[in-house]
Amino acid sequence: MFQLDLRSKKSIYEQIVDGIKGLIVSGELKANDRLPSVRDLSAQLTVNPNTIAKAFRSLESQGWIYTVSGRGCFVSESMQSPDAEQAGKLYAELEVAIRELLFMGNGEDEIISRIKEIIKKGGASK
Amino acid sequence: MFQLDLRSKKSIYEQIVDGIKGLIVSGELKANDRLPSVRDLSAQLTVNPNTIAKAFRSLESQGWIYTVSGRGCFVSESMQSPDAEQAGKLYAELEVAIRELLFMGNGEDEIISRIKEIIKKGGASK
Amino acid sequence: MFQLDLRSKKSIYEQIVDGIKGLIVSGELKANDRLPSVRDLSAQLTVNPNTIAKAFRSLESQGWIYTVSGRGCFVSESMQSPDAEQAGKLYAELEVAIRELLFMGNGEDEIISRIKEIIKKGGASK
Amino acid sequence: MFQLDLRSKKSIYEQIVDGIKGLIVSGELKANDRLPSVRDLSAQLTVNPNTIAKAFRSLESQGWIYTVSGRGCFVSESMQSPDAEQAGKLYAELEVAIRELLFMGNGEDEIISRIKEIIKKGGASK
DNA sequence: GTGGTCTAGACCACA
DNA sequence: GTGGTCTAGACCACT
Repeated sequence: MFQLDLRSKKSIYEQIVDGIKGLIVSGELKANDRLPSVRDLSAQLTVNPNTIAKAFRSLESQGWIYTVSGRGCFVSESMQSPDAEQAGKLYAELEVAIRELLFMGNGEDEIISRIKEIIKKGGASK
Repeated sequence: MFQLDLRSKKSIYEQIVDGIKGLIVSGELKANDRLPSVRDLSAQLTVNPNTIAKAFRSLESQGWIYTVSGRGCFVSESMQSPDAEQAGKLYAELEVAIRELLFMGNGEDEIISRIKEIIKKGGASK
Repeated sequence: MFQLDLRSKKSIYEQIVDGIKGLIVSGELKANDRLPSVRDLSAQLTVNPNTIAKAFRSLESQGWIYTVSGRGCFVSESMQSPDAEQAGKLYAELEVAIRELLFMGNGEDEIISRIKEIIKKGGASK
Repeated sequence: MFQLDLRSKKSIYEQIVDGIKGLIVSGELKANDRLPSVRDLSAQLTVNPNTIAKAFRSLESQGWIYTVSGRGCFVSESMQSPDAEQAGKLYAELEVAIRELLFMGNGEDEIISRIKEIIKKGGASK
């Protein structure tokens, strides 16, 4: 599924959140697919069930998944609300990273071409 | 200079690190400029001096600034090494953020146009 | 009839309880009307019969319906007892919700006008 | 501060959430007031610190409080965003409660007059 | 079987 | 001192 890096600065539950977002965004998990159960993921990643549950709650509150109690957690159809605030944060992140790349001497053209590649890949995997 | 957000999830010292990186990247601080002293910044931001010192240590270890003991901290000429690894991380960040924006329903064209804006702004302020 | 929301935090049986209360309160189900059988509702809502039965038991214990064994469940003539205690709870709920609306910046006039609308709708559908 | 009811159907952390909302809404806790620390409340209510922390996180994600790490939790100036969705939920709650009151035989006029009282009280405590 | 809640007790980073 | 994270293990309601 995805790997945890126990030495990372990111907390475990955040790695799980980002990992699952990645699976959704890349299309490996599709809308209404069922996520592995808390207990299963817990065993698979050798992480405490509470930690998994925390990650799931975080994903739910951000609108990525929904919970049907007694049945499991499922991938949302798409982000429930376009959420301009969240998009703003992402654009801010982009800005910081791009400026840093520019400062490090990366050419504008190279950056743009790599970004276009990313966008194409993203489109293809849908 | 830059704003601190005490409520942010980012720790204060990280915000200072990123803030100073921002000043350098945007050209407000140029190579070999002297940074404000720990004491001054501490007073200006109303933050504990230890926190400032920690931020400076972090910037130094990442190669953004260098310390001349007894004189202060100065902006490095440029990133000491082209550091392909760091660039790779930044591109990876870009990829994650862009894919997330796409998944949230943002149009490819809008993303690219906003990125071009960012790049233009970065170039102009140098 | 009414909609179930599997994703809701409310449990299914509570949604059914509230849904049926709604039908009674709005006048769609009148005193001594027969409720659909557990089996029918179960099929209609694609929900486990035990869940329906649990909802019916809950409604009966609150005095909204009565059971004639072998014949089915029927809507009570009216709430069996004026039940000042229950009314008190409802007023307390109202108070909490209204104060929260006020705190969120909703105007007093808007709140009152919306409440008057609710009351009118309730009266009209009877 | 407020009382917990261990026999209540509401979970402990929800009671804490609602209790603190109540203190804020009634004006006992004002904007930028500091909440008791997790550990203090934990001792005061004889509840596990994790449970308090969960309540605080919930309040934060709903915009009622903000956290300054290392310093404590503080009351937000007012709801950060008017959040139409949340208001809609509250109006729906109002509707359910009012319809039930009507059905129980409470007069329209009495309901409205009691609601106006509530609103007046709410205004006075600000 | 599922997720949700709660306790007890530990360690960490930040200020 | 603060909140944040994590583990271990328990019980509960719902399906």
